[in-house]
Amino acid sequence: MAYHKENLKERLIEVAWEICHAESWQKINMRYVAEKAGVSPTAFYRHFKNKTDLKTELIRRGYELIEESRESSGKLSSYGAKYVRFGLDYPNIYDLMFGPMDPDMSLAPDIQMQSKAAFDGLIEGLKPFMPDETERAIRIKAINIWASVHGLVGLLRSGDAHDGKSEELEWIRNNLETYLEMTTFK
Amino acid sequence: MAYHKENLKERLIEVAWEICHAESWQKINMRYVAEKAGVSPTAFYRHFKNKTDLKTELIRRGYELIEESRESSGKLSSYGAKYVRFGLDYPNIYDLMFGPMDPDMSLAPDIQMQSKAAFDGLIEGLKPFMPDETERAIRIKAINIWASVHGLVGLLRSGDAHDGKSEELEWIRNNLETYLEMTTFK
DNA sequence: CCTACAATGTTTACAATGTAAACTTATTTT
DNA sequence: AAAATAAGTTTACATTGTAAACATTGTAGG
Repeated sequence: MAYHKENLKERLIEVAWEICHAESWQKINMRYVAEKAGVSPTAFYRHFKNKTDLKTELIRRGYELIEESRESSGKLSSYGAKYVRFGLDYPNIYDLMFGPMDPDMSLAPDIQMQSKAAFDGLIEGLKPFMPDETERAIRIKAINIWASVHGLVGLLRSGDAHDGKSEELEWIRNNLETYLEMTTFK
Repeated sequence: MAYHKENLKERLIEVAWEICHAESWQKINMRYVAEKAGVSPTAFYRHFKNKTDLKTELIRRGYELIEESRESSGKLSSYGAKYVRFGLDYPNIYDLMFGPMDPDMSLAPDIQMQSKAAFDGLIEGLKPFMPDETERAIRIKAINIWASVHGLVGLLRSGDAHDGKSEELEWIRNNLETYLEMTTFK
């Protein structure tokens, strides 16, 4: 199937990932991606419907990366910590995935499924810890965890800029699981 | 001082706010703003350094709006609920304020101050409820609250799209304070 | 008051970006 | 090998941010 360049589609995705990771998703633009991949600016359109389509693919990969790094270590707090670490290690990818989306991008169906799968995974993970609770109570707890974890990523990242390096944020960063056990997961 | 148009600067801000609120911050563009304000596309540049400058002003107003709607009702959970409601009532403004920023916009100093002031307000509000705790414990609690509240906004908004209308999210939306008391503020 | 200057708007122009269309070349199929 | 298809390139155009040059209106000092 491949010819001219071997698997240009894959290459374009890698290049876009690198740009996003190293700079920001706003810097992803066709000419830049094409140049880095060594093709003409519109070769891209043989493999993707449009730019949104490419970004969607990056989001997909982001989910895969999170999920694969999540061998269930048993402790729930370590699940949360993995998420936070992903947000800190791949901040620009994280923005692309969880930041306000382009209105156009909102609806890619398999991404919704990945997101739902991640959330469902959390709920399943919670059940053993809350054997006597109702389904609703568990789901509400899951929402709270999800919210806390994602909110924390935002704070850990923006807090420095806002407050200067707050000691507490620094401490939390270095003691993620302890912090989560003290608060959300207690 | 005013002439030609009375206070065009103010008008431009209002128009941009309306566009952002009704559509999205991505839709704010000079020609559109100018058209709605009834001026030429570049009149804008007599009043703002650039587009970022305009968006920064919208963020400023967003903070003002949140803070003014926050008469201290005593209960901490209602402070959190106010924030969440702002996020739900002004989702697009909220995105502009708390979403991943344009790299250029990150540093407007008085916005950092507003953000810090809001956070400090939370810490002060917490103190009476945690009289025996250390400063650090209080600050960590504040971080947790902040994270939970902002994360919740994201979930309440995106959850519908991802899961379909989850019953629990609907319940939380309608019982914000109860939810917050059950979880973060317990 | 009138005259220069400052403030505010407009016109024109250009660079960056997304993407469509037409054209070219490589691969595959018959 | 000829025809069909897939993958790339070139050209072209629309949208958007913004600079530069020009025009107009208000204002302040003579």
